[in-house]
Amino acid sequence: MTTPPRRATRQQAAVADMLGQHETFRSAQEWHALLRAAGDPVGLATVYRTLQSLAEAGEVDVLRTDAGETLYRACSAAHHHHLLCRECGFTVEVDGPAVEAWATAVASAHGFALPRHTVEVTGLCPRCAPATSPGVTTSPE
Amino acid sequence: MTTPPRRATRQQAAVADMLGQHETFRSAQEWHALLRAAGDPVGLATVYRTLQSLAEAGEVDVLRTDAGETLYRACSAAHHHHLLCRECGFTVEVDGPAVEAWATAVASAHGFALPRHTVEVTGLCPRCAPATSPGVTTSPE
DNA sequence: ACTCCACATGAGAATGATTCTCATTATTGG
DNA sequence: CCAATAATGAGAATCATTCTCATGTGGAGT
Ligand SMILES: [Zn+2]
Ligand SMILES: [Zn+2]
Ligand SMILES: [Zn+2]
Ligand SMILES: [Zn+2]
Repeated sequence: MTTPPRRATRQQAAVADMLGQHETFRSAQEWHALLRAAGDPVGLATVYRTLQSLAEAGEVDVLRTDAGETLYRACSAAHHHHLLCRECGFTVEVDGPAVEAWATAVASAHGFALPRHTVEVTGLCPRCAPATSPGVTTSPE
Repeated sequence: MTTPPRRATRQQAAVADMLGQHETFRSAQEWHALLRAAGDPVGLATVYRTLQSLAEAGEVDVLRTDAGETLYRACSAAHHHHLLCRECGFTVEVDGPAVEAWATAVASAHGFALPRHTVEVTGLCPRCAPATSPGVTTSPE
């Protein structure tokens, strides 16, 4: 139970700041590139380490793309799920009381203990969605 | 469109057979090991290739562990979700009409197009769950 | 303000799952 | 059976992430 001490460093602040300025999910490498571009460079290993501790502290949410990349985003502390744009990473936090109840019910109905769940919804956000003009697909999947 | 021709091979049959004999999610490497152990060896690259085509054909379901491994399992064709044991990989297929509706509603409420969703529930199956004796935690998290 | 030193950093090596390469083998139509 | 060509598999290559360890630094104590 000994929460290891943590020191305040310029690098950790830079990562936290950058996270706070975007509402999109980004990979560690992308955050690293953003920091470098912003003239506030942080070593890649440190970006990974910082994102991980923030994740453990519940200050960022983590998800994995189909391609296997891990994405991070500053999120509110309360339990919630995401509606994520597959094109640009723009994300909206959503809650789903019905889903929570369903997950718990399903688990206990089958005798599973310590249930946990993953729920993500993806799509194309209004900015990235193809124009509603019929037949004209701007960006085929 | 031109569906590329596909030849029947001993290796592909072996993989399909092995998949049919288990109701658990396993990684490509684990399926490979099982095949080798069963005296029906298949090259690792071929196991990967076969699992991928089966996945594209909708005959196996795919999911990624927190550790980043990709797991495969023979599944029914209809859309469904999983209740998965974190300990042994035992899996039950479940459906959730309420969840389907919720996902669609959430997406359109925010103007997201082409919605898609991921829903997985994990826990400890009856065989792997610690005895119900109060206070005695056999396997702390 | 100065020292000390445990923790933090970062460049580069290591890891490990997955994919790619390409020489060899095997399926299938004729 | 033969030829055409898809499939296989051993090993190399890829690539995100993690590890190593020499060096830097926050901050408590003085
Ligand atoms: Zn978008
Ligand atoms: Zn939830
Ligand atoms: Zn189990
Ligand atoms: Zn569904």
